[in-house]
Amino acid sequence: MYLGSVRSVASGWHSHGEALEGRSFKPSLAGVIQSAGVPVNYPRDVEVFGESEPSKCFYKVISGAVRTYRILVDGRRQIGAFNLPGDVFGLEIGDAHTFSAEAIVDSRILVIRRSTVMAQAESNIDFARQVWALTGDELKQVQAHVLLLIKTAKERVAAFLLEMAARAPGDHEVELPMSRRDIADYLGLTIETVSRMLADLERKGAIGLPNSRRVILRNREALAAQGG
Amino acid sequence: MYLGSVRSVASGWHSHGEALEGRSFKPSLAGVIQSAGVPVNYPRDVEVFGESEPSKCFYKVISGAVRTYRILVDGRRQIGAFNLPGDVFGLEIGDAHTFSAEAIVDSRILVIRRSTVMAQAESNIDFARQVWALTGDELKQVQAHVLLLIKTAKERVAAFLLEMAARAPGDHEVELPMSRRDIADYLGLTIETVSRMLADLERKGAIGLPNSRRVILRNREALAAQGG
DNA sequence: CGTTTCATTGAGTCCTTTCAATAGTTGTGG
DNA sequence: CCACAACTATTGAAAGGACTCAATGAAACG
Repeated sequence: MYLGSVRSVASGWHSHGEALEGRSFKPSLAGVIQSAGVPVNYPRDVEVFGESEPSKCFYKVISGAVRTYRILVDGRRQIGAFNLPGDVFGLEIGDAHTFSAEAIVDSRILVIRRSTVMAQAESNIDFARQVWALTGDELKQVQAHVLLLIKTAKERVAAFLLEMAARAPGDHEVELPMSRRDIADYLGLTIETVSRMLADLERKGAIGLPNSRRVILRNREALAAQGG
Repeated sequence: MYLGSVRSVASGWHSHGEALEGRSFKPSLAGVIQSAGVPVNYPRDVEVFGESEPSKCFYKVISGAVRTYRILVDGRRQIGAFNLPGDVFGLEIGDAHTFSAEAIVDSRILVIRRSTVMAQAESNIDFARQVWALTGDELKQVQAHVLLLIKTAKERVAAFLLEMAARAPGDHEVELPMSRRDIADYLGLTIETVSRMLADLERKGAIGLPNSRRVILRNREALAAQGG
């Protein structure tokens, strides 16, 4: 496993966490992640962890983007999630990862030792509850993914854009970090279909496509109304 | 909410649980569910709880089968899971249910007060861990569902049958408690397509269909090889 | 035993994929 | 800085798959 340029000194992060805000004996999960996490740079397309590897760490995206995925027996790739800044990923209940994870673009990721958090959860029930809530968030996200996959191609692409827009900083414009192949493997479509649906949505005035990675949301209602 | 014929006396269940097996001060989750749960009968098609209702209880199937589902804005119904004997469902992290639940056939369901379990989890970290693991099991199940939905119609039906067979008592024969509509809404297909794929699989000798609810698995390999 | 619901089957349509070609982008080395 | 190579995205045409509409058959219910 290539770790990119590891920086074991959590430089510049102490001041951001909640750990130093008077909660030293009952630290919040977010505080521990910030203070006990080590920021690591992962270049584009570099693996963060592999499926069925022992789950020694979990991760929080500082900047960039990460895809979690599985390769199926027939060679297809299923992307389970796109992780954007602020997202936690790789938190397993069992001892092994159930997905692989790769940086989509050059990314900075906080790496947290699982044992550090689990030890804290042993003695602090509120802390344990927050860890449980993280799993719950992931569950909701996967359930939303299921909802995507029962829709038509146009609906999937439209819903995908709305999902990305909701998570992106800007409100009516999105910079997609991932390729058409990534989007296709997330939506269970081919890249050609994704491309065509985007072109259709642009033709209908629902979106603008200044370039292939940038999307301007011109008409959210049209998108929400399943791209029709 | 119709509760079926409520039996507030947990008749006959005390002897089955782990609660009386010498763990009274560190009870297991399974033990508490058995001893603190109240068995309730839910007739066919009766609602167990509704989406966005306050989540006061969760449930464990004793006998029968339960579907959890959502109705989408366009009227479509998405079935999130089929819960069979032994399955726990309705356990939420937040205060409201995110799905509705209905008995598929006359069912007997153990109803457990959420507060009972949460109180126990407050003081017993191992217990809390078991509750977390339940959410983790559900997460894995939904991720498996995502994998189903990116496949072709024949693959979905074949994988569905294998999933049901793996959870059913008998090894090469399954009694499906749910209708074709339920299966279709679970797989994101139409009932006609489900029916056709089943007929195809029977024609190819992968399965037998003595009647519409009973499936004999004749060739698991053919099913695993995406029904083809 | 009739009525109602559920499941199957058929024919045609529409949608998505596949295969193929073109266009655009990025990055590299001359 | 340009030219070329490699990759990524778009577009077109044809084939295949799933859906819709419609009719028939089977099972469950009163």
